[in-house]
Amino acid sequence: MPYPSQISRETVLEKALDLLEIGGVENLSLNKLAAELGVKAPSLYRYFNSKAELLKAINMATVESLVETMRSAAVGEDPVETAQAMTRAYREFAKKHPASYSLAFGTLPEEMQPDHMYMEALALPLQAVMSKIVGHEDSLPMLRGVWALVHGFVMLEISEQFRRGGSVDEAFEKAVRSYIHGWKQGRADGAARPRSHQNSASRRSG
Amino acid sequence: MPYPSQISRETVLEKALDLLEIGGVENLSLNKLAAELGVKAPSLYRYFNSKAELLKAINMATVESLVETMRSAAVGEDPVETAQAMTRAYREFAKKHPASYSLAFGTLPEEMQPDHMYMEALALPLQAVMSKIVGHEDSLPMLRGVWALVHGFVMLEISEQFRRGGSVDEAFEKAVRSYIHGWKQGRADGAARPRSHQNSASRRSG
DNA sequence: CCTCAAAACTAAATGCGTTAGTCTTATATC
DNA sequence: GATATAAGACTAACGCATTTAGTTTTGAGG
Repeated sequence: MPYPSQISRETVLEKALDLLEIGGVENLSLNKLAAELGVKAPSLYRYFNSKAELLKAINMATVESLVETMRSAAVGEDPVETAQAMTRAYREFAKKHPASYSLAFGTLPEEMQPDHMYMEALALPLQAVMSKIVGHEDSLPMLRGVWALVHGFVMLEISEQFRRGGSVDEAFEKAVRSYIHGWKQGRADGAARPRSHQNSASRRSG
Repeated sequence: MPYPSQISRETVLEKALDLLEIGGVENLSLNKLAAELGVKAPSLYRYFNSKAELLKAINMATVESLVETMRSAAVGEDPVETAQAMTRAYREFAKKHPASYSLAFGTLPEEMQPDHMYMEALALPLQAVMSKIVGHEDSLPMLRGVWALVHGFVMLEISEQFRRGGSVDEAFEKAVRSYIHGWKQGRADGAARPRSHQNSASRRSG
């Protein structure tokens, strides 16, 4: 090997994650990142073809970490308890790594999104637990709801939208519990509700 | 008035909203925006002190529109039906204006966030309905959960995370219904669950 | 010793937001 | 009608961003 390598794909990724969590995504520039690594910005292109590719790699690492976190939280006997433990672990992860979580799961251009497999790896363990609660048939829609609930909750928390006092922890616990119990009980209902189709006002705030 | 005014605060805002919905936030540059208005970029600074201020104005307009949309959807007698109608309207709005919704409610620097009043104006009508369902006492935590559920759902939809088939519309309807019913029923429980505190693994994916 | 190629570098293009200063012109006043 | 005022546009330029192209440094192998 010629020229003693100062950086590698891994060291770049690690330092990028550090900078990301410190200053948010808008403070993660290739200049700063390179400077932190004792190198100039163009050198990073030996390891990543673009900044987008770097961010995608970061996001995949984030999803992997989150999957691992949830996996290790899925230990209980009672599936309802297990589901709560997993969602709790999910929330703790997101609050511990707010910048990288927001980056990975926020709205971002297709090219920076983790591959589908990574997202499925995230979804499947939780869906398995849903399956135990409401059966295989309903497990997908139930998964979507619980994921939405947890994701929405932590996103609102991260952007500090819960400013009106009261225990946010308890609100989270109760929300998840209510959702699960509501679904279990609701399987008896069955009757489809009417869906409104046309909404008036062609332009906003008519 | 001297020099025939080519643009105004309002025309800038309207065109910015157009560009935002067409190309997403990363395609909304002051250069392009000015060019669309037949003007050069620095001229925009007569009407907004910074791009951040422009984006904040956009976001406040978005929240206002959403508030109005939900208000006009809150018409029913049964509070549960009303809550579903409001969340349905919320979701329809977000899907109709995905870029501006994501911008306003995604993770963004404090300075671009709508003022607190706007967010409260959004929350209060929905909380009033929650209040009718579970009482004033529980209305805040219940509101937080339903907002999280709806927000998370539409954010995941916008970033196309529901790719595995099945009716997403029905999943949404059922999720909201389950959450509300679960909360109503759950008010009898009362017993607090144990909360885990220490989670192992100091660094990610240990 | 000389060649090769990996891994860094410099230089520069393009585009971004932003600031400072300048020109243009509609209106109000004499 | 001439003139002063000031609003509303303009050009020029700075600093930083990502990215490309071409060059230099440096260790290892023949």
